[in-house]
Amino acid sequence: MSIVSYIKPLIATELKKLYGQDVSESDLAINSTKPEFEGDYTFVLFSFVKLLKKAPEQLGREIGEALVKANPDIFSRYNVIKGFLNLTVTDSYWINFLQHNYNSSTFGFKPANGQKVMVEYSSPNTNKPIHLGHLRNNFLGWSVAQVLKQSGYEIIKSCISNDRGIHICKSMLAWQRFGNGETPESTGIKGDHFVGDYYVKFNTEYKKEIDELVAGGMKKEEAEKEAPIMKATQQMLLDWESGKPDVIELWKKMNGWVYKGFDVTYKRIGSDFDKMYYESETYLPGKRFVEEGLKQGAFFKKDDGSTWIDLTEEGLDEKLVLRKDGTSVYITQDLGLAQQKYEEFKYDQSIYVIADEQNYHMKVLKLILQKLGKPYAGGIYHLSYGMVELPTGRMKGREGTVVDADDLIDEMVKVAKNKTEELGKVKDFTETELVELYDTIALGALKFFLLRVDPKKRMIFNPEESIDFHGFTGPFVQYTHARIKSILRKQEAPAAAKAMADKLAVNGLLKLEKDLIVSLEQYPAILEQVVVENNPSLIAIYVFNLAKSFNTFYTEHSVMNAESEEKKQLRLQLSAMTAKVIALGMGLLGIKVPERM
RNA sequence: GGUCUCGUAGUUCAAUGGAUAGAAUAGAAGUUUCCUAAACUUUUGAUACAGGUUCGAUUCCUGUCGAGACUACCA
Repeated sequence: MSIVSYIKPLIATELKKLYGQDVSESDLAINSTKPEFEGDYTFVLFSFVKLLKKAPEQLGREIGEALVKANPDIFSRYNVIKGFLNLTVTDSYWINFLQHNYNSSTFGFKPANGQKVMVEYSSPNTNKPIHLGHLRNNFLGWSVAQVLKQSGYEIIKSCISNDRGIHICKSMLAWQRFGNGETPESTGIKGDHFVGDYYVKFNTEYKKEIDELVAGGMKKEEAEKEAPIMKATQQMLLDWESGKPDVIELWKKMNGWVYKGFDVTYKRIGSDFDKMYYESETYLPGKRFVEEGLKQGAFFKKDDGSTWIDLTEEGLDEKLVLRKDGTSVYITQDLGLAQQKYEEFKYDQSIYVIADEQNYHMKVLKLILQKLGKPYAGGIYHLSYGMVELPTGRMKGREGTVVDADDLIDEMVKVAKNKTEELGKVKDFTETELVELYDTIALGALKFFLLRVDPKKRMIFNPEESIDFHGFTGPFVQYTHARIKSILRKQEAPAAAKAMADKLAVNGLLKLEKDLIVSLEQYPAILEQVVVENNPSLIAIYVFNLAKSFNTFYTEHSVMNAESEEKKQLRLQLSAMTAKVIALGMGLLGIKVPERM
């Protein structure tokens, strides 16, 4: 149990004893004491000043006095400044905490709670390669799932592959017309990039045709509809839906190329899934779902044959769920998929990691399911994240400003390699070890960069900043870990450490030592907050501050040449636990930490 | 037009209604006979604007200005 949740009932007890006041723990504001004041934790008194009709200073003194008296093993002293009661926790408490946890590899883990959570993330389209925006999604989804897993939830990671539709047909048609039988194998181009190139090719040809039609006097909107290549693509979609063998064969072949390419990237960035869904398999159940809802009276048909749901009561419009020709729209397959997921996994919660441009869509999805009285509707949660933008603005495919994931990672690896060679600290590494290290650093930098920002907020990706390995970055934290490991390798006999450290004088903690322990102690509480907010950026911020705290300690105090053997052992424990927590925290972000770098 | 989100140092990000608004980076000045200087120390610099609620507002409310997303029988 964290110290804060330990302190709260103690304060509640004193309030009851002193003033006969019942308070719930959620009404107690406990903060870390600001560094410029003496103390570890601060109880904010203002809300009780009015309630108890006492001056803040007096109130603080009375409560502080009583707390220290009743819990001498927890609190060593207190002070009151204005309406703030600053409490100092005893060194023995902190040392005791360190002794019990420094060697634990499950620090911050929680036992199973019986809840099942589905996390859908990544969700690519099979007409183009993974880009920067997908990376934020992938890192975020994976991390949230991992934190939940360590917090006692049973996790099913899922991915819906958007593998059908007009956009897929575009690259198919372009390849059919301009591909000359080329393949990823024959050209040596990674499958997803290969297909993506034909998607681009389609758009240039399409634009060419539109320009020609406009030059011939046609209006632009009309030209967009009338362009022969677009007509042919629409025909291809119809052929696909009717199962025309050669179209299906082409579709399978090209999607196969894409998946092969995705596999490489997913493996590299560490994305994995327990369950794959394919839109080509979920769009039909979606239609059946709507037909059933129609029978129940939740949906209605308009004269033209299209099917709708009325959400005006909920403050929204009427929403189309089936076209007049009976084909499904975007929301249709999501309805079917939600049902399918629930039937298969009976989840308690279903998290959708999807960009915030789809807030409206997800709101509608949940509303419809609620309106239909689906038992799983309440468990649907849209983890809405902000889009990644470049300093020049939003990424636009048409303008070629999309940052490709594979290219970006390659670039990061190059920078990691150059920097590492420049510093020359790992000259004895084998080629395999070096390749692994460059990958660890490159992906560490990239993941940290994308995860350090609050997911809800849109963020700007500055390529120059992202390759900086100083300051608030993944490599900074990795470096701190490597440094600690270097100390620990010098340790003679770890087994002897505990006995020696036990002998430490109770009040033997120096400020920087204590700062580190206090920081370490907060880790489990941070994780709880991450679960509540679905916000892994808290881990990035935490782990960075922890590393900074260690670096400050490290420059000021020697571990191996400590003033006494006891101090040395204590600092070894402190170092070991810091390395452990850094590794655990970074692990939750999907980032590896090297032994040396 | 309607709905929603966002405006914090030059830049990128923090701050359950709490103390003198934190970091990083960029700028300035320092620290290697000593465990990895991808480090550490010092320093310059910000709440878009105007009201309101409150003991206390970056945070809550209203308005103005600015940015973005959504509002498709596209996905």
